[in-house]
Amino acid sequence: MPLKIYNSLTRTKEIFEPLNKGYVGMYVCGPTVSGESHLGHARPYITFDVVYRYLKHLGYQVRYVRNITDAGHFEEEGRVAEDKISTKAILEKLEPMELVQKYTNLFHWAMKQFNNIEPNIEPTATGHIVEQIGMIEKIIADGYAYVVNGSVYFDVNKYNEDFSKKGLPYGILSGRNLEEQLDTTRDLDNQHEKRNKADFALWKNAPPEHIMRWQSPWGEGFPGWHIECSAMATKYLGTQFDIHGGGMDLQFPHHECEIAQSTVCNHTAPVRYWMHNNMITINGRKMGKSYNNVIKLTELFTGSHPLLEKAYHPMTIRFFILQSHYRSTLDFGNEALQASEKAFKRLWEAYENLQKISIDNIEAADVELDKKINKQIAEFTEFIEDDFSTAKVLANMFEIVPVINAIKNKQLAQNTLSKNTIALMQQQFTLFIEEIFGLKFQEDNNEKLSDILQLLVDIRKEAKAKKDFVTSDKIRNELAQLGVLLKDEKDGTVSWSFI
RNA sequence: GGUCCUGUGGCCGAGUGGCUAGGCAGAGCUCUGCAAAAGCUUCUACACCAGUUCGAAUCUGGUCGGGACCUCCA
Repeated sequence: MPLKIYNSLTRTKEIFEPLNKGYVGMYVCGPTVSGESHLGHARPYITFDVVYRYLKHLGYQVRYVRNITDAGHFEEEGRVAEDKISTKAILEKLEPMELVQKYTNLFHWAMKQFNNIEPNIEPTATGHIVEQIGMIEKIIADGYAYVVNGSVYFDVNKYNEDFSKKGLPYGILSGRNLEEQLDTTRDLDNQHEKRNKADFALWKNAPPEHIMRWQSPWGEGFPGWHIECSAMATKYLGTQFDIHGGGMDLQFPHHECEIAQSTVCNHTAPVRYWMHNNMITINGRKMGKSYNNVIKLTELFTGSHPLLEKAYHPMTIRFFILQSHYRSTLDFGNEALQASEKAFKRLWEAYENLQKISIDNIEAADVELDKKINKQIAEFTEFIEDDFSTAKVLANMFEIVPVINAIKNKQLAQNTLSKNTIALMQQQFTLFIEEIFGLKFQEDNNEKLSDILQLLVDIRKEAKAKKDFVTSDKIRNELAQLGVLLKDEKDGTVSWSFI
């Protein structure tokens, strides 16, 4: 069964074949560290973490590159041409790089909370000014960019004319054509610098008050946003690489510009498979600064936001995201998150129960059920290979959960399933839940706490034996108040979990 | 205005022609000192109208609604 990926470029699901056998190059647009990450940002990084994990599981040697945009882009291109990062830095009375460091650290912390594996290379825009300048020089030399007042602009019209003949028109990714755009692009002041409204900045002349600035052949300035990804992707993944990921909102103009720049520079279209995740919405509206509806990750984890009924654990968010398809919008809501929280807990407990099942029977007592479960397990792979349908894998898992619990609680005969089936379940659940989905249930595994709880459980047991239900209920109820749930198992033992 | 996506039961959300998606919530039952947990059973659905078809949530056309991008954006 080959892996199929929906390619935004062709708008079809394609069988994934890497450029070089056994190796995969993957680039994902990282955060702009001028502020705190919010819930919306969680989506691409979790989505592509699963992609990365799965490719590695398939045995590929993957180089995963995810940039940090620390040079800022324009607030309003052509009008004020201010660097977003330095503007805010003045307000906060911080050095620009201090601000960048602060939010980079916070971002890394959040990624860790989500159990995302770090990329292999995490290049910064400011660390690759030289490469960006080099790329811009090449584009100018080839005649696809021009210099005006210390700024450099990409000549979209010329590019479109020449490369349309080669089947690479400007707009190929986002499915729009240049002529229509020219009519609809908004009027900007400072427009006279550009030959064409659709042209975009490769390098921007820095006004005196601009703090972040670098020397260049065109004077002091700073790079345009789009060029950083092209420069860093080329440097670390080559002139052509396998997968480029990012949010759908980056498709135009960011990714479109990347294609144009890289194609001019490297004489080849840069990316084989473009993958775009959809947005997280709140009341049906995209979460974003401009809509003033963001829930920061720190607020989410602590519950400190008016829209939140409670704090949500990072794993709840991860599970919530995996329960939908990455190309669909996902609507935030307390009810939805609490559903995910409970569902994940239930799945995890069943998973733990599964690992404890130990049986010897070669033959399944219930052949039909045994067969059905084998089919559902086989579908895990089928679904994930179908453009990463994590939601369907989880649905299948939940079909199997009752069977696991029933065997564990002896509501089903111990020999219901065959030894091989149980072994396969144990192996595949571990593979998908932990390795591919990157889920883990974080409990306070404090030994002292466990001993104390065990003591309370023992006291309660003695009280129950004496039919002193007042005492036994007191222990159970008050522990519940403290967030510890006691469960009387069928075999007489008592287990607990943290709510 | 242009390009594109979307409308599924109380909530979230799979699903592209015929098969129970799944989770949470609700109802009933079993187990239990009681409860919880667990298991079993169960209710609520495909925006609207027309068409194609033996058959449509799924395809086509239209109507209405929501959204994204066209400007920084995950």
